[in-house]
Amino acid sequence: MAYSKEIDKKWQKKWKEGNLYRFDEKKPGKKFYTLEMFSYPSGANLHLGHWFNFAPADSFARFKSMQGYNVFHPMGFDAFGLPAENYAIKTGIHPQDSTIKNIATMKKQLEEMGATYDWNYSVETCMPDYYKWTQWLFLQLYKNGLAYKKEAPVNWCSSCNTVLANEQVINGACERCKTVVEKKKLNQWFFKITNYAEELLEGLETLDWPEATKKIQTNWIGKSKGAEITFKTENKDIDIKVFTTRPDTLCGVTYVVLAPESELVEKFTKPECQKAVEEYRQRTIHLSEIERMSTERTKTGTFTGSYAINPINGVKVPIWISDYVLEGYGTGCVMAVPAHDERDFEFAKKYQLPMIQVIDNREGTAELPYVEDGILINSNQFNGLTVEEAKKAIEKELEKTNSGKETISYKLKDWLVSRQRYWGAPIPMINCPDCGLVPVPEKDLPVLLPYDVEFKPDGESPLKKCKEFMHCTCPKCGKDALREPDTLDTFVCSSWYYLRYPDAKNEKEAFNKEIVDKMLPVDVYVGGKEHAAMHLIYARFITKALRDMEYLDFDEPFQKLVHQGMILGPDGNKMSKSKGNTVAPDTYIDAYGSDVFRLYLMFGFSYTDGGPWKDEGIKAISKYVSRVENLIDKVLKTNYKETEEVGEAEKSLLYVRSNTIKCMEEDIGIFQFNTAIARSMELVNELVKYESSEKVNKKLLMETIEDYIKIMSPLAPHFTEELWEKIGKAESVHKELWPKYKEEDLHLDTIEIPVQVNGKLKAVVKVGSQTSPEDVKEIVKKNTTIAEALKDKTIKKEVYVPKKIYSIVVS
RNA sequence: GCGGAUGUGGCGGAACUGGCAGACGCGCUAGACUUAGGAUCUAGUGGGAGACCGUGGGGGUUCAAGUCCUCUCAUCCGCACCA
Repeated sequence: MAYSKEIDKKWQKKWKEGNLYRFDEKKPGKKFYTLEMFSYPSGANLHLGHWFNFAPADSFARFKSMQGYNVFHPMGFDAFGLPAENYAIKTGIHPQDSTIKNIATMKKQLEEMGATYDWNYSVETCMPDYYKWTQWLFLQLYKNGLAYKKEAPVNWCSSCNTVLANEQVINGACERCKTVVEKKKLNQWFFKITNYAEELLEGLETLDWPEATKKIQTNWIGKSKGAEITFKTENKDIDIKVFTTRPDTLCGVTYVVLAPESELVEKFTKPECQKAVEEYRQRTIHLSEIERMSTERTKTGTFTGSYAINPINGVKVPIWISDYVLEGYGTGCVMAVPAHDERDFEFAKKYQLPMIQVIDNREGTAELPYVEDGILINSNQFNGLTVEEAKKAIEKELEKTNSGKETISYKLKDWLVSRQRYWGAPIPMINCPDCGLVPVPEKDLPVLLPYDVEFKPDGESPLKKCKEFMHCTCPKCGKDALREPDTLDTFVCSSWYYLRYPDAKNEKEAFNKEIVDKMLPVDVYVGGKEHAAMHLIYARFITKALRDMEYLDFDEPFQKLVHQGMILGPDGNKMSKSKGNTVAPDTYIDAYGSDVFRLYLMFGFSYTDGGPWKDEGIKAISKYVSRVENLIDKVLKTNYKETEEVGEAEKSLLYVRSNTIKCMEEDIGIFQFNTAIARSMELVNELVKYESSEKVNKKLLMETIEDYIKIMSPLAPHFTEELWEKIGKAESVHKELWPKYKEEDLHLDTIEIPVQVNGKLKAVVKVGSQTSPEDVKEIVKKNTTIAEALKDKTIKKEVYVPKKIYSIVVS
């Protein structure tokens, strides 16, 4: 029977019956935890992106098994989140119902892929047996001072009366009703990830992650060294603290700027400036942070009417507000040095604020704004110092008067985890009128998410309108109290799921310490690079926090990280329903079978780059698969003129066989599936050639075919299983180990050395692989083309890189 | 704006640490087989008649550059409430 979907089904059934992929921690072999980022069950079907992430990663897991590891390869569902809720608002179908249905479909499809997941180790984050422990995690963070409440702005649509996610804000307006979005402050929960800023940064060095991803995290953490400087003001009680990376320019400060939303603004605004300040603050409400950070936008701002005093020279400078200062970074106030900062320069020019140059280049010809290194001028006792010297000297001087110190600032902000949404894990906290904030006792977990809730947007957290949910008794004093109505960001659910998998059924704890210490860290984590900053940094933070609470004993959750690329639509754009350029895997699976589809995904694209979908390529793989089938059928029924000799033809076959095993081993190990499959094609080409030889060494031929089936088995699990059976094997090919190649088969008697004259390839000479450099030289010189090229020339230089190249320079 | 990438034949993509650019495949061309061919098999295939020229473009380092340095152009992705 030719390979088809039917063969997939036949083997999927047998594997399931035989429990082929059941994980058993007692199995021999070193543990190997390989993990793909779990999927979000937003639509009913697995899309191409899922396939491209999961199918090759599954092949990798299978490969690791063949190498003798005891592979742990779980899969689950990140099931809470906004899309299910929005879908419910649109269709009236409850998020729980649609999510459970989607999960069932996706699970079935994952099985059709032929993946090795053991569903006994799985999580669904929206189920109480999981989110009970998400809530437990929240409580541990709270107990350890890592969860706290503070006011923070949200995107607010006054027409829909609801909080909007950033993705629901299009060009500053609500995606539904186009109302201009404003910022509204709400009291919300935060996780103190900033406590771990330094460790999250340092830990990157120990990880086998793509360099680009490490850079993204480094920039996200955004460490910068500088100084915090205190400016006294006319208002004796209130100081302004600024953070600057350039304390050396302190004498060049001509004004200070506060973020418009800063609480200090009210304290400094003089009555005559009140109106302008209020208007300006109103305008800022509508801007996104990205807009505010843009240096292209014209700077705007307004004067508060008050003045601050420069601590280094006592100069009085005006206090302004401007949206280019962000409340969330540094102290939310900056000292402006227009002569040496481009943004300040522009701002000062626009509002005709003075500029004082305090740094000059060595020639004394610097043009403003001058942001390079240089020598201090106009800075009293600091004149003549270099920038580096001045930084230290000025910090030291400020320390004397207690008005400044060296400090480190991070861009990393605490993690806002409150969501005014329904479809999420309820935050396990209670507000008691007498006792204040009281955590739900662990024995009362989970705080169940009620099913019957009005979650259509009307200005309040949906749970707030559910009386049965909200009303409870205070665990401390027993009086009536109200629950926290917000739910947790789904990133909280996904920040610890990899810890739950190995002990997924534990009813007493989130996970058993011994088990996670044994199974973790994840050896290889595969997922999209869009998670480079958020999910991956949150998960690292949670791991470190749990380590400090002694729930586990390792520092990093994911030792190696691989990002798969993205498959684009045939038009080269990101696939989207609205563009109508989506490609549905199912039609291809039906037509060609899962393995052809898997092989095409692996062969047609670089795994880390992805690229636009092309229909033609899949036919080529289908052809390849039948070519192999035809070959094996033919070999099985042909009566060959047999030989037992190992001659030239056999040596060539042995070489290709060993080379293929070696290269595929290397390539699959580093997720280079396209080149691995290319090598497998070379072996098939060689087999076809050999099989048509006059005399055939049948034993060698069959052994090579067996090796071929084995090394293809991680990549095409159903197809190879069928072939394995065809050649008469009773057991599953997936119980086989990866074959060993023979070093001596790879040894060639003669090698080819390219010869360059003046950098240009002139000839290729054949030499014995053991030929000495002196003899190679002689052979090169005897070559007629080379001799011709060297005629009447003087040799100026000769370079021989053994076994690689021979290079001659003449004049 | 900030941050991160990418750019190689007609196409998808190879090229380890600087060492014969274009592996493998698609497509194309020719031939074989066939009642037929959008099936299969065999051979060829970067460009150019050629010396030579070729990895987005310009400069550089080197015996040798897709790979290193420098400038530049184009495209894609992320930016903290999508997951």
